Amino acid sequence: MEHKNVTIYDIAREAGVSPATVSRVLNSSANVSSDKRQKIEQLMRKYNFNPNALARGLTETRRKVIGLLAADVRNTFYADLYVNCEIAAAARGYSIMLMNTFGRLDLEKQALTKLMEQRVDGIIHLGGAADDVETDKSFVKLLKKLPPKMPYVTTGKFDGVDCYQVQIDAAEAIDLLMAHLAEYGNHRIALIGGRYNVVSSKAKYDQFIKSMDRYGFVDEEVYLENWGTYSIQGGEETMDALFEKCEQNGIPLPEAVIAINDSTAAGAIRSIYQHHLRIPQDIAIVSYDNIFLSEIMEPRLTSIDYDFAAFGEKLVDTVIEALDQDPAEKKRLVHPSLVVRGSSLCKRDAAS
Amino acid sequence: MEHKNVTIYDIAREAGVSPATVSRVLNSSANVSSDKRQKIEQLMRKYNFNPNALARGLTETRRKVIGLLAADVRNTFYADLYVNCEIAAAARGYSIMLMNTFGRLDLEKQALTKLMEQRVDGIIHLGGAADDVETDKSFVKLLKKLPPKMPYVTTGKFDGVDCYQVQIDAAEAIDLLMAHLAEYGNHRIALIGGRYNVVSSKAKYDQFIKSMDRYGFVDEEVYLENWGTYSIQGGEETMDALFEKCEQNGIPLPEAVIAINDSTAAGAIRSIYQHHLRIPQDIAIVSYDNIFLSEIMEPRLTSIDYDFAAFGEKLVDTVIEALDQDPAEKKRLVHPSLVVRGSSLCKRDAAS
DNA sequence: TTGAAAGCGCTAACAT
DNA sequence: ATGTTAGCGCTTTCAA
Repeated sequence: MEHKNVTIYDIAREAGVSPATVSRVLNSSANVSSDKRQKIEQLMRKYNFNPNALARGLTETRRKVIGLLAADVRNTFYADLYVNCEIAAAARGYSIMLMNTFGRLDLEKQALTKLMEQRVDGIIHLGGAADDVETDKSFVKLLKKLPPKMPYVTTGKFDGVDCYQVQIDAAEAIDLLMAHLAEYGNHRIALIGGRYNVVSSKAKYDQFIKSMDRYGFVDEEVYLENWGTYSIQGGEETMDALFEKCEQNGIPLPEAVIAINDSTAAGAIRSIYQHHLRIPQDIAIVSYDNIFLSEIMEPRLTSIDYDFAAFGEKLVDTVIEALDQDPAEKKRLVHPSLVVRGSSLCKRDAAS
Repeated sequence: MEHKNVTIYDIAREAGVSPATVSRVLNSSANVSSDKRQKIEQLMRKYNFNPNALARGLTETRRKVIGLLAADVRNTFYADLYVNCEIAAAARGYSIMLMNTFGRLDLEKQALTKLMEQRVDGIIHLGGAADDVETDKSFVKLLKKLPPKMPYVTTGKFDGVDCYQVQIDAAEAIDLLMAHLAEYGNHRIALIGGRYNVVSSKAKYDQFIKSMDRYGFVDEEVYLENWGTYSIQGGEETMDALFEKCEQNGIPLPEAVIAINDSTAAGAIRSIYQHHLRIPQDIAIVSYDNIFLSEIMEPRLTSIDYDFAAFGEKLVDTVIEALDQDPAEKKRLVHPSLVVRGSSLCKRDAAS
């Protein structure tokens, strides 16, 4: 025996009113005499009426749902961002529909198509294709087919597509790190980890080189070109390689290392210890992201923090504002801050 | 100027066929002559036709969407489970609609209501109210209102509600740990961390006590009652308290400690080092969950692993089977395995 | 304040 | 193989 959901027609019939009146009560969209209202509300409770969101979405132009494309929420960076987007969305009466893409282009396209079929109001895209320094052509083609009124917001970029951007201020982050390292007397600084074809990593390297120049620090190429990955394992390997390069070229080791993220820093720490050096006395280390790893390592990590709550709010607000009062600003920046911990706290002699 | 989505009517008109025929090629639900099919497919491409999932969901009985209630995906345990549910669901043609509840009962109710409004086919509930040893009455009341045909699956339990359960085999997990510790000659073993009002933790303590009994190990009460939390911080405090209790009661320290999860173990390790003891030589430590923390700690942690892929599959399969071929088994177990690492590798003398 | 009626976009009998 | 038609459950003019 099939279970049938109660509809506004059922309620209307028993209350002796029209379905329209029930709808009005449901949405508080117009005045309804209080006796009818009460009767209707009582019946809704009695029959445990549960409005069909699909039917509503079919008529309403605004679904109050934002689609979110994220590479993989098992990565704490995306998990944090997702959760804070959800919190921000909920506070504004919206829901988030999340799709994991595992950084695979085919799954990203598929997920994007699904979100369109769901008629979400807007889309936030984190990681994956949004990270590519060279935007994939086929993805752009798909993006161009989006309804013009559906705002698309990303933490990366899409060449040739009209979309909104919310990005971490890479220049400000490097400034924070460099000022801190300079204050402690470091002159030989290396940046390690990350892939050159990822927008945010590229931005860090670019800003780093500019900054080294401005401070007049030692700009050995060995310090400036240490691309790698984003994993602990990768961090260890990249740091090992840096040791090797310094030795081979007879260049002194850096006094400080900036890791592209905390995992890379964790790997680098292993490598440094295996080379029988101390942190921060022999080499200071700082990194980006300030995930909980930075609290766990020995010594604890000095790291760039993002204020994910604000980050999530900006992403969601960009979507909603674009919807309500376009045109919103095309690009917004998230301000980073520096959390100083043990891994960088060692004064260098001026003579060094 | 408003953007209108193209519908099957638009396609039908231009192709000179009826909407039904367009629907047929859309769903491959019936034979359509190949010339019409081709014409229709071509027009769909030309106009970038994107079927409205809401309209489809309104008529179809099966939405192919499973709702997932999870406490917080920033917790790697839930993130892992969620992602693996999504992978399993996708492989079976389903999607997951995720809602975070932050372990708050009000949000859980709200999320549950939303999922019902979305007319999801079934619901998986992780953590939160499902973890309560004493199921919350008001939540049960809400659960009872679910359509009888909507399967409800949980990793915990709900007293007085007809639902499916997929749980880790607590007895098997304890067996694995105890056999391992026994093999290395440990006799004095303590269990630490976790809250007594959480189903899975309670199960671990119960099984632990039974097992201690069976092995004839030293069952000082001090070893058996060390409730705490699930955080690193909490692990440190609980372990500190255990040291204190042993000293006050003149009871020897345990040779091995089982932590309720890896975070608790991480905290306990800090505490042990602060008491100037060695791991595993003075105290061995093992734990549950095998999240990446267990790879990072020094020494690396021996930990119970769950095979999240299989776990996710079981959860999803339970929903789908209940839908397709009820009644499915009401309760399924997930088999844990043991990953042995440095934290427990030290033979005790028989004399100890 | 309330009701009648026309959609929203699609599916699924039922005819042909 | 294809078209006609009646919904699915709700919102929203337009009248009254």
